[in-house]
This record gives sequence, structure tokens and C-alpha cells, in this order.
Amino acid sequence: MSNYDKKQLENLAEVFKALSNPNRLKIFLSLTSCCKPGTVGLIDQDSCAYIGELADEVAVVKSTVSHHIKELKRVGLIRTERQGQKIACWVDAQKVEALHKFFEF
Amino acid sequence: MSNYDKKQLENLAEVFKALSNPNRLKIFLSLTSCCKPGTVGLIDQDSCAYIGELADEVAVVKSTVSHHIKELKRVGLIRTERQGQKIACWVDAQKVEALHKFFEF
DNA sequence: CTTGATGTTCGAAGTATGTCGAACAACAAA
DNA sequence: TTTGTTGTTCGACATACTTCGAACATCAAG
Repeated sequence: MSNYDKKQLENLAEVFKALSNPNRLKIFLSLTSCCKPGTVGLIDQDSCAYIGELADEVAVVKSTVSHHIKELKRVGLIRTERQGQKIACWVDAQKVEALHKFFEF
Repeated sequence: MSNYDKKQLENLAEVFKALSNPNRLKIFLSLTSCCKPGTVGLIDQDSCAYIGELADEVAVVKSTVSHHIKELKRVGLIRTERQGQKIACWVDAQKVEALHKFFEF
């Protein structure tokens, strides 16, 4: 759980920052709850959500959700793909697994 | 990894915020690297560090380290105890374990 | 091509954060 | 009690963040 170079450390800090905003954390949790193990990466109705859905769930305007999604994506916590008019979002299981390992004491 | 009430969610967000600053993360990692499993809670030379040591290691002034330590303590990531002139700091293994579980996917 | 639905970008406003140095407090040793 | 070490508190400043609404972009369906 230690021995990180400066770049790794800053990247890690950015991931935690992405999760440090309550609304962004809520978005992340919404996505984890709908992304079942085994379905990650395979986009279907059970493994992703859309911006509009998330905006309703988190109760902020869509422009704010869009901004948060962009940030979660930037740090690698989620992935997105356009599906017609909508943008599908799902969590990156590998990133979550990396965080899981990080907190192995 | 889902189903959290508002309070739990905000608490969690605060923990991530505490780890979202590179210097605070560095402090946290310094403490994890010197806190061996099994020694946590038992204060001895191998399981804690002091503010001054951390200030040298992280390369910020002691007042800033003091501030960061206060924040890490507030969210429950570390614990402290005065030992004479110095303040011993060590990570809270239970909190780390909780985070480990959080990222179980 | 027009319309409606969905998402993005931009600018603005208020708020929070990170850091420093100076002054203060707690403690040990002499 | 005085001195030196260690840590805390305070005030200040610059920077970053969060959020919104308006305007714009993308796409599907007529």
C-alpha cells in the first residue's frame, strides 16, 4: 500500500478527488448498483445508465451531471459510449479492483 | 457497494476528500508504510510517525502538516496520541478495512 | 429539412481549499 | 524558571471547485 512515484500518487489523488464530491459519489454508486459483475464492458440495459437518468436520480441539472461524468471518465472510474441519442455510462471494473487492492492493509 | 443513506454518503465523500490532496495522501501513505499489520493501536516506534518527521518527508511546513493531520483524523483515517513533546500518528486499520470492503465489486 | 430529445460547452457567481509565516501553547530538561 | 523542541492556531492570499442557466451540438423520427 505504499511506494508510489509522484505521478502515480497524483493520479490516485485525482481519483479520490473525483469521489470526494457527494453528487459525483452518488453518480458513481448509481452506476455500480446497476453494473453487475460479469456484465461490465458489455453494454446492455443492466450494465449502464444515461445522463438524464442520473440527473433525475441525483437531482442536479443535466449540465452539472455532464460535467461530473466527464470528470469521473477523465480519472478512469467510468467509461461511456454513445448509443443513438443517449450516452451510456458504466463503471470501469479494473479501476475499482485497483482501488480495492490499494486498501489492502 | 451501494445503498447508502445521505449521512453515510457524505461521510464517505469526506474520507475521499481527505485523500484527494497529494500531500495528505503522501502523509497517509507514509503512515501506512510504517504501520505494520498487527501493531495498529499499539503505539511503538514501528507503528507511528511524528508531525515533524512527516513535515520533512512531505516537504511542507509543520503548520500545514498539522492542518492535514487534523483533517485525516477528523474523518477517521488516522489516530493520534501525545507522547511527551511529540504527537504520535498512526492509521486506523478498521477504517482502511471499511474502504477495502467498499471497493469490493 | 424540421422537430424534439438528449447531452455539451460556456460564462458567471459563490464557496471551499491549500499553503504559508507569525504568534502562541505544551512539554522536557536543566 | 528559563530554554529549546514540538505542535497548534490564526490571518491572509491565491487558486480551485460546484453549480446553474443559456446557448449550442448531435442524433432519430417524421
